[in-house]
Amino acid sequence: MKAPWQPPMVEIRLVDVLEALADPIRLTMVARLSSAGSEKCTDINADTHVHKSTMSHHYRVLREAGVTWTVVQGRERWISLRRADLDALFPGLLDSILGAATLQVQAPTRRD
Amino acid sequence: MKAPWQPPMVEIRLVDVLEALADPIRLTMVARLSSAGSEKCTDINADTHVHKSTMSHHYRVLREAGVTWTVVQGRERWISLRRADLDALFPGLLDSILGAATLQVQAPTRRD
DNA sequence: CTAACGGTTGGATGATTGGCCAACTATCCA
DNA sequence: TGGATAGTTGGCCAATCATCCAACCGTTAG
Repeated sequence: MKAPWQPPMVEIRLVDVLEALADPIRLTMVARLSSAGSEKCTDINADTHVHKSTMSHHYRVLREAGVTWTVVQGRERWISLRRADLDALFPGLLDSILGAATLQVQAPTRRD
Repeated sequence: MKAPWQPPMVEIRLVDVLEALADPIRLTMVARLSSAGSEKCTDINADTHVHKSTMSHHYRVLREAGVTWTVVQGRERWISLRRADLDALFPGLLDSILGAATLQVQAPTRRD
């Protein structure tokens, strides 16, 4: 099976990473992955009410930004954080974001 | 003069901060502010080719996300980073982002 | 071989964004 | 009082985004 495109470490851009993380759903996904280590799409999707194609879209955004790494195994996709790459490129970034994310309730995020 | 709206510390949301920083122009502004300490709009705008109303838009995004603090002084607006607030809420976040931002050339950010 | 499974893709839609321009507000100076 | 200065606001536009649905594709199980 053709592996989905994911950027080499050198091509990971800070702005893209930030943009990928600047979404409640994706931030939750990343927080989840950080404790789970690696999960397949169904599991990540399990707790949400979101359509699977929407989730697929979010998988892609994270993957193409260089935040996650996807491995195809049979008919499943295993997704994990690119911790080593991200830590090397942006030391402390992931830790501080994850720390803040778990601290801050994932409540309605928009001001009105 | 009526001060522009800026959120109290308690209302600052991680996702909004990330979203505010997930833009090349705004990221550059924040990097600049971090070394300058405090600047008025004209100075921040000085090096850019961007229309002043566009910059005004970016000032607002940063301000309403809680990233910057704006003080009106006469007919000028002095903008600074809300370092203390952000550091207290999201320890290490600003440092790691600024570190990464200055390291990474502000080159074209989009993959094609 | 065929059906079910896991996930992606394409299309449609409504909301949001970033950009510019012109007009406006508020302040200061002469 | 009448500019000039500093920045915001509203209108508009093109581009992007998140979401859903339906159709699809590759893999495994019966």
